[in-house]
Amino acid sequence: MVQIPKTPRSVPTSADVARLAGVSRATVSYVLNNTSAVRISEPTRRRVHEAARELGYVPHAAARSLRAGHSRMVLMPAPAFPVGPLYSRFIRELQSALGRLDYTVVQYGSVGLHGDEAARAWAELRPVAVLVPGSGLGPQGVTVLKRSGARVVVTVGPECVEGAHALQMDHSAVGFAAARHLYERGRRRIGVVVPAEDGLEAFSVPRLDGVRRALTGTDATVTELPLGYDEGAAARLAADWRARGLDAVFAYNDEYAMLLMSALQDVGVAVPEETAVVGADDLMLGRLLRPRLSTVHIELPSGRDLAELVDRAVRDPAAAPETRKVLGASVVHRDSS
Amino acid sequence: MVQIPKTPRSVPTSADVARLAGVSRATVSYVLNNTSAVRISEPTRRRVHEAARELGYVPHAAARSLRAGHSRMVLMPAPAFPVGPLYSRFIRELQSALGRLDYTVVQYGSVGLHGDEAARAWAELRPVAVLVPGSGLGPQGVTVLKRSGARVVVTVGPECVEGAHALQMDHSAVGFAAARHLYERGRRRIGVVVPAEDGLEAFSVPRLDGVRRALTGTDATVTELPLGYDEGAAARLAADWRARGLDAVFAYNDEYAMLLMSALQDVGVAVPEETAVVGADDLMLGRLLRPRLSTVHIELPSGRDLAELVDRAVRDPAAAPETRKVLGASVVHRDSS
DNA sequence: TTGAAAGCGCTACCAT
DNA sequence: ATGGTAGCGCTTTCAA
Repeated sequence: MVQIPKTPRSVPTSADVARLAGVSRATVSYVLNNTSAVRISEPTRRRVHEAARELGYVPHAAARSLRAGHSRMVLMPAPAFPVGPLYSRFIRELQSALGRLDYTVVQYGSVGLHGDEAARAWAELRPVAVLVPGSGLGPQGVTVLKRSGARVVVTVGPECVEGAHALQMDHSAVGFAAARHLYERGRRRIGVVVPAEDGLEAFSVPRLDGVRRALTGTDATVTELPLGYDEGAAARLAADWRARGLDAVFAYNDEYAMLLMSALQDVGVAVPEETAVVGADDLMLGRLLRPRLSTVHIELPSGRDLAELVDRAVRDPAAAPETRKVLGASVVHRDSS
Repeated sequence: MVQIPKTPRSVPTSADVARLAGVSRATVSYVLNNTSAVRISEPTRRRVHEAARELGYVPHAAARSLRAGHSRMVLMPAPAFPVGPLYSRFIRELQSALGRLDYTVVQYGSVGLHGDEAARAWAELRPVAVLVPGSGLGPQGVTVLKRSGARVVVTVGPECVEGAHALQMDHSAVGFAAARHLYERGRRRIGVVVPAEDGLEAFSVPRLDGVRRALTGTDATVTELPLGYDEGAAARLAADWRARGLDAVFAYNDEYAMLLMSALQDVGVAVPEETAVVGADDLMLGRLLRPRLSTVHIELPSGRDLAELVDRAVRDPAAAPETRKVLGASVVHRDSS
């Protein structure tokens, strides 16, 4: 039996429910929130529930948290760059784990906002916790958030920020692992693809640095190779490949690696004989190309872990911000290196 | 010069700003909101701004919208399934366009919530508009949202729902285009991959239906092929491929297509001679495999368009919900078909 | 067991 | 040009 609404003039409030049930607003609140400190008679409870259902009453979250003085909203800025399957799985896990802990997880679309301006916008929502992926939040931003009542600020990315917890994903470990692998296999002139696309610097720069760090003090050279994510750019890069004399390339991730490897093969560069190729992220598709793509498998922390960190920190905001290094990077050796 | 906060006991309110500036809360409100109806003297304005800056004052969005009786929040449930680059670009575009129209876009992590339960949770936030991707919102849900003040509900996906605007992405067009293409190229025994993964039915079922629709009344047959997204499953499917006697397969999307095509090649099935393969989404990576993957290029509406639809509907909620069919599907013929 | 009322932070009237 | 103040919807004392 479908309820036909009788053209509701306006949004029903708890006062409307109270009126319809013939009780006070206080009683409505008690019943609807199962307040344990107060006993309400069974008939009254039923009348209240009935009235609420009939009116289609839905409590007003803003009013509630205004009154309570705090919310259970966990805010994450929505990443401005395209995210891979790894990261999006992490987000979903996190949302689900926080949801089970009774937090409301919200991704805020911070489009054109930058730095402190963005932090201010987030602060207006008075979230109890803010999880910031990538870089772009400064100490000022943390201060703004904390001052507006955020009990926890966690950065999830390459950097640490004063005053905030950090789930530090040190992407230099990815480059490091790739470079070590290539060096051990006898490669000495190593190219590193750096995506030309905006918004990826937070990852590409550390990955490049990791390569440099791994090869410092050795006889190997590192060459930076900017590359846009399209076939034309890859073809251009491949065209004068031999002139560069590189015997290996770490290609930022599997997608760029596949793009470049394919372009290299098109111009007759033998992979891995002439040039070894290593990607990162261990995508399913990397196994399908021939030669099968060597890659750096990345282990992200579980969303559950971060959810627990957040919950603990919310309950004890006095505790010192902890920095946890979380990012396993291990080479999966296949045929392209 | 960095501001050192003097251990703020609690979150500063407009009353604190007023006190510090030596004016009333009303004046603070006027100044900070540039209220044009009221003239405030320049010295006063400066004092207020100064005080706000010094305290690190950030307005309380919930209080503001409680008072205003409405918000400019546009809420989208965060999709529960992994989204591809196409869709995530659409979301980013949309967020940015709505941001320019001065809406606050928020993705709500509706984890374990289903149907009307989810709609209730969204309604608690009193968004001015709700954009629901995928399926899963019923007419009841629309009613709940509208009753709690949502002026616009738009479904973005395969289905239409009574009372809601619809950006109808009819995925059957994708299957239809693929099937027509295969039929025209002389294929008659056509397999259709249906992902085994949960949450994709909203797309996979219409795509399959589209194939069926395209081939109704012809001499072609359609065979449903469940497939999990991993190499083992693909290998098992490929193992007894010849026994099925299929001469073509539409593989849901490029990723499944690449997976299957690769497995087919591993067992010696010639593509496209023996079996043609068509994917969908026109991913960059599909061009890299050999043979190059034929695919269905999908044209999503621009985020700007949807943003404008939303804005128009918010301003005139009386207007009848419009259903707009938006999903261009055109075959890109490469070498695998 | 239930009701009256204060007050969370903010803005928009109406005074002055 | 500025201030006083009511009230948005809700919860939670305190009283009855």
